[in-house]
Amino acid sequence: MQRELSKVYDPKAVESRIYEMWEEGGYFHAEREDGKKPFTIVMPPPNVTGQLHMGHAMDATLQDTLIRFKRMQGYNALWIPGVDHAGIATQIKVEEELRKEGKTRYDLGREKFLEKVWDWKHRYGNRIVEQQKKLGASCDWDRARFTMDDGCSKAVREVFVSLYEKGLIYKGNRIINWCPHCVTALSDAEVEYVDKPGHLWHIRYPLTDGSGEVVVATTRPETMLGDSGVCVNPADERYKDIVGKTVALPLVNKQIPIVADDYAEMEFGTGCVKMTPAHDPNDFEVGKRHNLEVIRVLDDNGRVNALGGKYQGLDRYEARKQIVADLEAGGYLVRVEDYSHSVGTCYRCHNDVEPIISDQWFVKMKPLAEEAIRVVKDGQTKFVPERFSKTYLNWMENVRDWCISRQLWWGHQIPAWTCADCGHITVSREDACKCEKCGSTRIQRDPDVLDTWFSSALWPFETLGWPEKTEDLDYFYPTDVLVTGYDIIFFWVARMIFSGCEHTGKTPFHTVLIHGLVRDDKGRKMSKSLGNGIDPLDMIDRYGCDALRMNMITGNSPGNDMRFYVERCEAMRNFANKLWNASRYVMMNLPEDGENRLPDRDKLEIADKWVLSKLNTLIAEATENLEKYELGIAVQKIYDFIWDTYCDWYIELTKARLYSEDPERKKTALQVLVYVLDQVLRLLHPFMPFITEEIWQSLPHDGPALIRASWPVYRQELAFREEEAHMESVMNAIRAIRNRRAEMNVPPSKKASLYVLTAKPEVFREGADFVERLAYADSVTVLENAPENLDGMLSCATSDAKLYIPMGQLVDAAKELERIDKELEKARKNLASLEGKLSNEKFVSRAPEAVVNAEREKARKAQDLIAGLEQSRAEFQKLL
RNA sequence: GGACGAUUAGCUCAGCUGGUAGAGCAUCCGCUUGACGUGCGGAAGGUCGCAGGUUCGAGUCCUACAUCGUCCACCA
Repeated sequence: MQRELSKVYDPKAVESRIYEMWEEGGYFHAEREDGKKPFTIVMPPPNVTGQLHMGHAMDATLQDTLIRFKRMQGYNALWIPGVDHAGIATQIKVEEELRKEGKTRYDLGREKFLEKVWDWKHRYGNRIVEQQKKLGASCDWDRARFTMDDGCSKAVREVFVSLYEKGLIYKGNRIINWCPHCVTALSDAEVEYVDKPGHLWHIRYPLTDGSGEVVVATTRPETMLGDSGVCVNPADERYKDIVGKTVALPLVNKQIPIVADDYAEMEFGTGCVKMTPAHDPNDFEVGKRHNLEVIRVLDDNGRVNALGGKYQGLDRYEARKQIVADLEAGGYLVRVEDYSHSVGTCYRCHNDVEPIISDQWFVKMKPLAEEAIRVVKDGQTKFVPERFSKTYLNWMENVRDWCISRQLWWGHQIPAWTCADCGHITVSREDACKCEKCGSTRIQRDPDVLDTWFSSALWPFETLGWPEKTEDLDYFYPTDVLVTGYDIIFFWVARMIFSGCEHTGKTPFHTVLIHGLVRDDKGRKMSKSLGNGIDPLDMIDRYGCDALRMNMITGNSPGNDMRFYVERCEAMRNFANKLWNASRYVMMNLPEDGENRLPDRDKLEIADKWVLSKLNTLIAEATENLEKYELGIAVQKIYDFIWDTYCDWYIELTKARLYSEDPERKKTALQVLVYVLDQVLRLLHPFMPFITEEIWQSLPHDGPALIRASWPVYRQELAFREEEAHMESVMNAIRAIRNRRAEMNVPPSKKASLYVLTAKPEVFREGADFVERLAYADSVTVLENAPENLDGMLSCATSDAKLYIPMGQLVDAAKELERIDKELEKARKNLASLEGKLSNEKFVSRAPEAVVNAEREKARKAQDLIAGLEQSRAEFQKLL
């Protein structure tokens, strides 16, 4: 920063240079260091296919702020970055590329296709990393990981095999969620339920003995092709006699039994339910109890299969239309009513998922959930805000087995080999070449891959070397804080916790800091389809990274959504500029051999003590807020201190000395200016890393970079309570005068004399220069007695001073009197309420002493103010 | 059906362990005050969703309700 620097801060000229400096200095890198406490954060790995969005910006800003804070506090701070292979998302992306060449993945075959994906990964996988750097992220890039690198693959293999050996992974035919568009199974968490308008079709199923019929209702008539029964409630009098009989399934020409099961609710519809065990989880359960046939009628693409007779090959919705038409033609359709119900959709492609029976791999969750519940209940892992632990526990306590196999090619292939001879499945840490049971070499590896979240669940420890017993793992694990949005608590946080507990014996982090969604200015979710997304990089380009980061943190509290206002970026850009110019002011006056050292105590003047004392309070409070993850509150206080306390007051208070000819006083002021600026840059650095580093580099400083400088600490010897109060008295007087002058429309250029009547004459004599400069006085006289003649005087009062300004014709005594009366009324009301409180015996006896004393002090000040006003009133009265 | 969140100045939101309300933006008035007009000084604007309760004292704690929103479960 040069003295002749521009009046406007230009982030573009600073950010990339500073970031390079940090990288070259190795300041992001952390190594084990005995005796130094580690502080570790693992970054939620963005998808390789990802484009930086506001969610990432929020995530990264919070984490970077925390890690920079801890680094400055002296922790060995490690922030591990990485990228997720994102199974479905990435595969879809590459398949789309292929489609442009008119090819599918099947044209290439598995091996060639995977080569292509790796290619793609190598080409674009770094884009998101480069974008994160633009956010100022101080991650240890040397430790960057990919969920499909060798280490992670090894970890995944180990986890799969060990869970299998413990009986916690099994393969079986269950009803799972199937996405016919992505052509894969999904876990429960990957299904989003959406209320959609539909119909309830009432269909007549005739009894085969000709004695009548039952009417069933369904929202998915096409599934009737797979019906293998009708269910009624055993207590239902209406159907007592037909239980055990059979009905003729229309269109299919087949007899199916009527069974009695509690599952059928008598009140709903006709009380008869058609049973499709292959396409409905409840029906599947009922079917198991009553030995109903399981007939799967949809293929992997959601088309009717060979068991669907004449409907074979029709898409599920096409088949629905056709079947309804045929039922109607055959006289089977009783009626159709509008019916809105929730439909499961795929969280990736948003097409309807089908519940389908399928042979898949599952993780048995109940035993794993136990410990994951305990660590949260015991407080070993805490959610911030606390309420999310309830969300978590509720999910964990009701969790169902996790379907982990995906019918994709891109991902960790399941390490299981099926023997063609004996059917045994060999699950192995090493690639198997023969059946472990019969020794046959005719084995084939399971073609499926694992759910992407299966590998991200291991992220906190696989990135530190697990399953090896590395020193890094020993030192940096368990990690400290995990930062993420509430939308992935189930997908990721929950799974990391039970995985950590199971495989490392430790919960992976002690705190989960949850943030909300960044919405658009109308409160809508930002999305590609709405086109309402705001590009973080665009904001950085226009307002600077620091401004964007501040936008993410100010006025926002953990766990709550926030609306993104470009105006807020602008405001924060202005703040950056303010700080820039304040620094320019300090710099312009800096002697060449300047150093950052506080002057001797006896040289400090009242304003210096005031600002140092205020700074001390700020340090204590902001640190405490940060420790409690109250980032928004902390930054607000720092912001206010810089703008209000430092710029608007302290800098103004130093001007007289800075422009004076007294080198001693000038030096003292400058030293304090530099000291406070340095401290405040440190406090602000975690939030606005670029501008603070840039300025700090130009100030006299110790050490190579602010990023590695120490966090300010409270210094008892710099707490000046008395001087602080005295300075505030003078400031209150200045404010009161400014206020009066503004009311009277007196321009600053019109200076006036000022007379002060006060019980603290020495304070106002010391502060006379300030009053002159900041309250536009050409002279300040501290009076012994009230002025005799108030003709043409403006007056105003604070709790410890009465102020008189001769303003000649501008002043109308009658109006002055009127104004004093108004103020008196206000002051008396205030006093009355205070006295009411103080005369309440219960208040005095029960409220804490400090509170009572504070009220007494307020009352005393109110009395002083009233006395002053009354006196003025009497004096003005004389003029009339 | 269950859980949770929100309801505070015109707008968007802060407000930690209870002590008579704050910011940013917007509005109004004034200002070429030697760092900054991306600025300075000043003003106006709120019975903190509604009704009870606890307490000396409630935006803050408890109960019920209303409106909006989110998540989970169920849905023939």
